[in-house]
Amino acid sequence: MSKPLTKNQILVLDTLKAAPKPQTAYSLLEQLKEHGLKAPPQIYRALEKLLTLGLIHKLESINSFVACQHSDCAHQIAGFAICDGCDQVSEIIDDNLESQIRSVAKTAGLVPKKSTMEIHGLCRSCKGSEA
Amino acid sequence: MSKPLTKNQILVLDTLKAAPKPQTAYSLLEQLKEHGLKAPPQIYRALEKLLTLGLIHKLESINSFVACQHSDCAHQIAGFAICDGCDQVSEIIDDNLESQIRSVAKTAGLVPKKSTMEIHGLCRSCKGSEA
DNA sequence: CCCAAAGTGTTATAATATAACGTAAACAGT
DNA sequence: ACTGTTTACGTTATATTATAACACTTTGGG
Repeated sequence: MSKPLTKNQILVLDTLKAAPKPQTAYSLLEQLKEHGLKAPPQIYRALEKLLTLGLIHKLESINSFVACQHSDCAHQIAGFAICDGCDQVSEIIDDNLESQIRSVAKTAGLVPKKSTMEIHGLCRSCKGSEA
Repeated sequence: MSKPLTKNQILVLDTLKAAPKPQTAYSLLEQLKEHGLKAPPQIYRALEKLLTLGLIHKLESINSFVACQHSDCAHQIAGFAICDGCDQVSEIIDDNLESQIRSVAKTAGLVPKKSTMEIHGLCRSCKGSEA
């Protein structure tokens, strides 16, 4: 019995799903002004909710948000490969990643709750077209 | 033959080394006002340089900076375990982490350049004293 | 029906980061 | 030493990202 998303949450989620690359809160706001949204908190609230639902992810290293690329990955642990050339992002689910995270956490004596892994570089296409 | 650090770079680095937990740029500025620093760019410039030298790390998920905990961090690849209770951070060098990152990057077809892994949770001490 | 929880719209402001300008110091090559 | 180049400096102003606070509305359970 999960509650349906609200209008603003749907607007934000749909915009992220349709976007070819990560969006900042303010770029979302810009796009959603035609739908009546006017102020940052409206965006940030929707984003926060979508994050807790696991429907989107925040890329901390670029202050941007992406729709989850896996239908229901609410609690999976993902890595993100970010191309600095074209901003394309791949969300990678790797079986070893979770155990890797547990290993690092254990070394530090930390009970892990939330984690991010973000890899920056150049995708094949951008690598090929370097100056 | 590495160039010596400049005055501002040393001030920022020393402050980070002495700090018990990650510092934001503005908290560094606050502390360094007594040494004559006055404006954000002075801090951000020093931070940027120290980052490229591998002497400090940025924790993207909390917009904060820490001194590298390993004498000569040629290790551009580290994992960070961050306690949300007391803000203590452990920098973990794990041999598997680099190969893990390469693996994720390869899956995405990305040539990796820079990466971050940040794990949030509670350290033993904070876990024990939960309400 | 009533209450509590969650969401809304709004204004204002906090926190983080960079642009742009002119000057000065460091340094390599002649 | 002189030049040009690179790097750093100090400064003012501004851009970008994110939240506080308030009053109101919607939602859904008991």
